[in-house]
Amino acid sequence: MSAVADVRDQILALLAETHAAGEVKLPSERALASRFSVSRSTVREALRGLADQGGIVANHGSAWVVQTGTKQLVQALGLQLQFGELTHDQLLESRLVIEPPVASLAAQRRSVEDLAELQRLYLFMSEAETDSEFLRYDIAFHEQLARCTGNGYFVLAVTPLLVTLSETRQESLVEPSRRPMVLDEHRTILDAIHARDSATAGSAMREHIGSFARSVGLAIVMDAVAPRRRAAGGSTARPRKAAAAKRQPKESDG
Amino acid sequence: MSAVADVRDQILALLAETHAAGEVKLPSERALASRFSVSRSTVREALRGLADQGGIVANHGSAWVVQTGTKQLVQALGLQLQFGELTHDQLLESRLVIEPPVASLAAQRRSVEDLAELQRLYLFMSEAETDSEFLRYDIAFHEQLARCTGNGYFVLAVTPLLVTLSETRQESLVEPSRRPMVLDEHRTILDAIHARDSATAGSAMREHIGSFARSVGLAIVMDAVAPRRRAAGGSTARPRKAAAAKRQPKESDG
DNA sequence: CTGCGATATTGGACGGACCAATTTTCAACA
DNA sequence: TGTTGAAAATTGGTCCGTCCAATATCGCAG
Repeated sequence: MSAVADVRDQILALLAETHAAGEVKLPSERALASRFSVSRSTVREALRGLADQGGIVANHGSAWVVQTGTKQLVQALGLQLQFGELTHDQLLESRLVIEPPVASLAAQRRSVEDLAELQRLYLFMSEAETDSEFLRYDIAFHEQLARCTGNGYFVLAVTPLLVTLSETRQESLVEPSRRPMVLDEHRTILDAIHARDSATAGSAMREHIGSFARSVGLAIVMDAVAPRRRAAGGSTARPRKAAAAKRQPKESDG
Repeated sequence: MSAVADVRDQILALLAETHAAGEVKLPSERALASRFSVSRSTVREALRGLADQGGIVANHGSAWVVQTGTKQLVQALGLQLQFGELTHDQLLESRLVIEPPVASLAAQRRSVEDLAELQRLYLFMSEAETDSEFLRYDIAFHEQLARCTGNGYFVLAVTPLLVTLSETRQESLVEPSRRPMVLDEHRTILDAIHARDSATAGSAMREHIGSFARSVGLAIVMDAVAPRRRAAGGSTARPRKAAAAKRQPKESDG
């Protein structure tokens, strides 16, 4: 194993101990280098790696401290999105799978503070002057919705999708009629969240994403991703209309 | 902004261009250092950061190349789980949201090769001698299922969940009765995929995850994440029984 | 005891050096 | 002419020492 990877694991192990003991500060880079018998450069690279994985953060003049955050993780996902072979259709399909149930959960679990933040973002959105400002609050709204679930993974899973799709979304907002429509759809979702109506929240989100898909001309098979309860009996196939999107051969995974 | 973060972004931008042009190799560290007017150390830290975010990989003697993969992403998520705010319950809940629709899509879109791979993994699983071997093929089965959708993002979103939960799963497999049960559940899913029965595939996956949740004693509100179709009309509230899971106050995000 | 300045510590960045793995070059050879 | 294989150039991996800037700590004056 390479030295930096080795040091990375050792730091990780050290971190596991100290963090369990309530300590969040790491020894200095020089101390770590001495302890692991490597150069400070190597230690720094290992720390940088950990930092960009979202586990620790540097404080100039002070020490590295444990501070988990989703930003780097979202960035990492964004990297995959950028260099992977994902199309906008696929990203949108992913949203269609994840966001409706997220909206449902949000309706059930949102705190009053969550709701207030959601309303605040809706207000800002309605008062936005520029398209980019509108878009920013739009993304923030969806992100906050994920936060309402109390499950950080949904924020993690949804945010990169929103951000990566944002260019496309900006184009979609060029249509003058689109903006009030988006606002109206968000209003419907917001009301459902307010009423803790999880079913309506889910279906409203579904329609919202579908509406967006149509406006940007993406071909999403809406029905494909919303399985009804199993039809009683039917043990054999029910092929539907053979949507079967295009498939690339086989991608290997590093 | 710090120099390394700055360089990181510039490399990212450079990567966006070259990668779009079909190039996967980066200029040498020395060339990058010269181009950006920084030291090689700085470039290396930036590269290390990108590498640990999963976008590029180093080849000793050759150049850094773009190579997307889920490994680092899994590692990063593990960090969040270890030090951060993600619990096993939340990860499992995330699986409950994502995997059933993924199974449904897989049933619709799987190619014959996909199916063959799925069957192969099932076979290996049934013949596994050790628990860890069984577990490995179990994870591979779920991962392949995501691959069947043809949407890479599902692989991205599901794999870290599977791997991170794997320790817990290994514990769950200690129960002697659990293994044939898992095998049986996978069989049901596999049959549905084979028959292109998307509805059954989804519900079978749902039950599979629920079964797992029970076996490890995780409290998942199964009903919470499966919104039915909206009851016609109802514009006002339908509060349900106010599930409202526990929420922590407000987490700040680094 | 308090406030503030000097000092020590820490992360940030630099540049050079050497090694090891790989690629490229090119001359000797068939 | 085409091939092979050794030498040279290139590239990442690691180490060292140096300087700077931000922060923390200490100690003295009030």
